[in-house]
Parts: sequence; structure tokens; C-alpha cells
Amino acid sequence: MARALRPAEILTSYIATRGLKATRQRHVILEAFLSARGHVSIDDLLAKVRSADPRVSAATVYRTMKLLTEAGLASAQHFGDGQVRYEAAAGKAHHDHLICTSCGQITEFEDDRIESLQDAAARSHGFRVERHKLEIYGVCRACQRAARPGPARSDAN
Amino acid sequence: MARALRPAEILTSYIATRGLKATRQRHVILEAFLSARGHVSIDDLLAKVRSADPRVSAATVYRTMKLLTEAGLASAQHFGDGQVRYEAAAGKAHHDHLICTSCGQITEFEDDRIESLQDAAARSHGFRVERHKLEIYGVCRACQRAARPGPARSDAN
DNA sequence: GTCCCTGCAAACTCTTTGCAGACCG
DNA sequence: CGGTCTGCAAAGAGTTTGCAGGGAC
Repeated sequence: MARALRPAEILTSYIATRGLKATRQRHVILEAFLSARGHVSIDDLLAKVRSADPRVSAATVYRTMKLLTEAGLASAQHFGDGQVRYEAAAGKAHHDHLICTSCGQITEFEDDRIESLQDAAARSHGFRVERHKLEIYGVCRACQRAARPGPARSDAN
Repeated sequence: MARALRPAEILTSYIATRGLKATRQRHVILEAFLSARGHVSIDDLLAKVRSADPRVSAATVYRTMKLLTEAGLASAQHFGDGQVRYEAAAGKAHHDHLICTSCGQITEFEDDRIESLQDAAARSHGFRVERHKLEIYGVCRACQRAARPGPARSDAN
């Protein structure tokens, strides 16, 4: 099997085959996005990008992330906090998200049994599945520890 | 077991116990919300409300739906189309959503096996679960039929 | 040189908020 | 009457878009 292309190569070839242009901004944004390695908001990304090149505008980040999404390098996620977040998509299997409501950390996980039950549930309702999205909100291990430094409390607030 | 309270009674008692006031608008909005029986956007709801009382403002609908949510009568859903939708919540168990990407219809379903696998997955990552959200996007039976009136096509577009 | 891309600012959508007057209890 | 609510309009947040100049090929 052929070696997987690196993201920069994927972008370059996507750009080349469509008569688009390889600009400084597009590469800066790709680098910032890859180095973020998480689920970045446009805001976070813009900050990172600007530390490398202060003149890049927010509009360009929006436009470029759309381009990366079309190129299959990024995928957009809506976690209900009112802004889009992007995660790296190149060669990744479908996965779901655990979101800590305390620190905001987002963890990915995969579970084939859940996947097939989802498909079965959809089929039993006559749906042809295109995609699905599972998000579990809760408190991560670290935040649970931080919140309970002493003996257990029965704080129901 | 006691008879379940009707929504209007729940609202009245919620209002009474907090020193709030029962206004014409609040009841009109509750009625419109209940008669919608689905996953209504504020926009849809405002239209319904105005057909009963044209002077109600959008701000009041926003404020009232928040109130109904606190009272346990409604629950807010974010389906990634950029607007909040509300569904009736009184006495309903947790459930997930099947969303038709063609006609927008939203169907609810429940699956205990999925629920427990979700909980297990979260626990295995050390999360204490607060809530979760599963959305399956696809094409509903009706839209599949509508899209293929003749023999099967191999349209990959 | 051509056409794409960028930065800026204005526009847009959805939602929230400040305020003065209206209304409930 | 007092305090809550309402409608209006303005303000906000996040995102998109029109345009003129700049840059890739």
C-alpha cells in the first residue's frame, strides 16, 4: 500500500488540481491548524496564526478552513458552544467525543458496538445513514479530582 | 400514582412559586409550543404565536422559552443548523434523534443498549457523565422513495 | 497579464439586553 | 402600587461577503 500523503502534500495537490493558488497564508494556517492537534476554534487558530504572521485576517482563516475541509484535511464540529471547531480529518476513522463541561477538554473515542447499534436503529426507522454524531458531556477525571480535594461531599447544587 | 400535571398547570405553579407573573404572552407561547409538537425553532414558534397574537415580540419568545426550559416543560436542542430548537420535555425519557438531511424531519428514538455502551465508554475514560447527545443524519424513508421514482441510478454526485 | 486571494469593513443571522412604559397580583 | 414583563431597538457574538488592491503562476 502506498505511503499516506502528508497534509501539506494533500493541500498542494488539491490546490494544483483546481487552478487555485498556494499562498503564504494558506500554508501558515495549515501549519497552525496541525500544530494545534485538537479541536480548535477559529479564534484560537487566528491567535496561533497571528503569532506566526500578524497580518492574517479572520476572514482568511474562515475561508481557508473551509478549503481544508473540502480537501479532506479538516472537519468541522459544532459542540453547542456557539462556535465551530475544526479537527484534523486526514485518514481518521469515525469517532465520537467526550467533552468535559468543567475544563472544556475534548477526548475522542471509538466504539464499534455503538456504531453498529446506531446503524441498526436508523435502519429500523427506514433511514439511510449519512453520518452521525455522538457527544458525551461530563466531568473528566482530572476535574473530578480537582473538585474533591477532601472527603466526599454531598453537594447537590 | 398521582395524575401527571398538565403543562399549563406546571407553568402556573412554577410561576406562582417564584413570584413571577402569568401573562397573556406566556400562555400564548406555551400553547403555540405545545401545538407545534416537534422540534420548533424560535422563528417557527414566533410565526405561530403571532397568528394568535400579532403583537408578541421575538424577545419575549426567547425569554419565555428559557422560562419553559427552567420549568422543565421544554428542552433546547442544537442541531448544527445555527439555531436552537425546542422540544417538549415534560415527563419524557432521554432519547436520541434521527434527522433527515433532505426534508429536515426529526424523529426520536430510544435504545437502552446504546445508552449503556455510552456510559461504559465514558467511564472507561474516567468521565462522570452528565448528559449525552446522539444525532444520526441521513435520508428518511419518504425522501428515499421520492428521490428514486424510477429504476435504481448510480448517481454518485 | 490574468485571475485568484487577501484584508478590511460592512452585512448578516441568531440571540441577548437596556430601557421606558404596561400589566399582574 | 410595586415589581415583573413586554416591545422596541440597539448591542453582541460568530460568520460571511463585496470590493479594491496584491500576489501566484
